[in-house]
Amino acid sequence: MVLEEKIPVAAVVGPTATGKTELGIALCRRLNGEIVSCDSMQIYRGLPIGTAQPTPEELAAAPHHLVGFLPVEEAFSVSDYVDRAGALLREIHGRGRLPILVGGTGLYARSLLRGFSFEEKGRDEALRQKLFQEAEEQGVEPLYRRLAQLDPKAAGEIHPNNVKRVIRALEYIQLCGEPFSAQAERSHSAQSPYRYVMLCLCYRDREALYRRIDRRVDLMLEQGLLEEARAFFAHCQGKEAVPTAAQAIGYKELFPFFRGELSLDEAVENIKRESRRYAKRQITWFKREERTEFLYVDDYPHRQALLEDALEALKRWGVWKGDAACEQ
RNA sequence: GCCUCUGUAGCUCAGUUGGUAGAGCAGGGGACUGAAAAUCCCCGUGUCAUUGGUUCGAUUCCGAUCGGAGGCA
Repeated sequence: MVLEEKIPVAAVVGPTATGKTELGIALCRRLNGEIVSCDSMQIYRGLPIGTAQPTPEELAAAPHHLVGFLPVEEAFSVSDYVDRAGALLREIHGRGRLPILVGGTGLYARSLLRGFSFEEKGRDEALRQKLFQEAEEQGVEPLYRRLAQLDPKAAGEIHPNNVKRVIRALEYIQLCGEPFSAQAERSHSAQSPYRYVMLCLCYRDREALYRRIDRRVDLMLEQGLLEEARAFFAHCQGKEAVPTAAQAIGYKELFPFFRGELSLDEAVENIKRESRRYAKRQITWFKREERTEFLYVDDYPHRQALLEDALEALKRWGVWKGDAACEQ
C-alpha cells in the first residue's frame, strides 16, 4: 500500500484588520486555488458588515467556501467546522487546485490543520442546561470537585473559574464515557493529513494595528453596521435561545444601545476596545502554533512585496512547488 | 482683582497623623479540542506640577511660581 500523500494547504491567519482576505485572494489567483474560510462568525448569513465578510467584489474575484451560508439561529461547532472544511480541502485538492484557508479563528484552524478528531456523540443541550443551572445555584466549586474526581488531569488543566470549560469537560465524560483528557492525548499523537503552513499576518507596531482596527469599525458604521445590527436585534427579540452570532463583536455591544442603556458613542467605543482585545487573543493563539510564519504588514512598502514573501514561505514549507515545477 | 478648592500611573482618583505610594479603567502577557468574535488566568516605579524653606528625612508641613476648577466682584 502506497503512503497516502498529504494534502497541501496554504493558510492565511492572524488578527482582525490585517488584510487576510486580500492576501488570500491574491494567493488564490496566483496559485489557481480556492478559498475556505476559517472564521466562526463569517459563516452566518445576514451579517456581512459586522463580521467583515468578503465583499461581493471579493467573492467574485475568487471561489469562496463557508462564508455566509448558515442561518443565524443554527448551532455550529468546531467539530462541524472540521468536518465541512476537511471535506472541502479534499474536494479542492481533488480538482487539482490548491486549498487556501483564510480566517482568524485559532481554534478552528488548529483543530482542522492538526487533524484533531471528534467523537460522534459530542453535545447534549439538556445536560449543559442542567449543569449550568447547578453552577448558578451552588457556584462552580461542586462541579469542579466532581471533575477533579472523574478526571484529575483535565481538572489540572482547566481553571476552577472557567465555568464553560468545566461544564464541557463534565459533559464530555458523561457522553463519551471516558476522561475528557483522553481525547486530547489521542489528538496529540494524531498525524495531520495536511502539509500546511500558517501565514500569520500581523503588525510589528501594536499601535498601528489598533489604529487600523479603530478605523475599520468606523468604516463598518459608514457601511451600515447599525442597520444590520438593528435588524439582527429585532430578529433575536422574543426568542429564548440566544444565537451564537449574537456574541459577535459589533452586535453584542450595540444591543445595549438599542435597549436604551448606552449612548451610541459608548457602544462604538466598546466595539473598538473589544476588537482590540480580540486581536490580542488571536495573536496569542498563533504565536503558539508550530507551523507558522509571521508576516509583518508594516515591513512591506506595498502589497506586492508581501505577496512575494508569502509565496516564498509557501515554497519553503513545501506547500507550493514554485512555477517551474508546476509546468513540468 | 480677591477668596476657596485642586495638581499623585496613559485616564479617573485613593493615600502616607513626615520614613519616596495603591485601586478601578486603559494597557501588557498567557491558556484554549463540540458556544471560541466565547470563556478564563496572571501582571502596578510613577521626576507624587515646579522651586525655595523647616526637618536626620518632604510626595506629605510652610512660602513662592506655574497649570486647572469654582465662588465673589
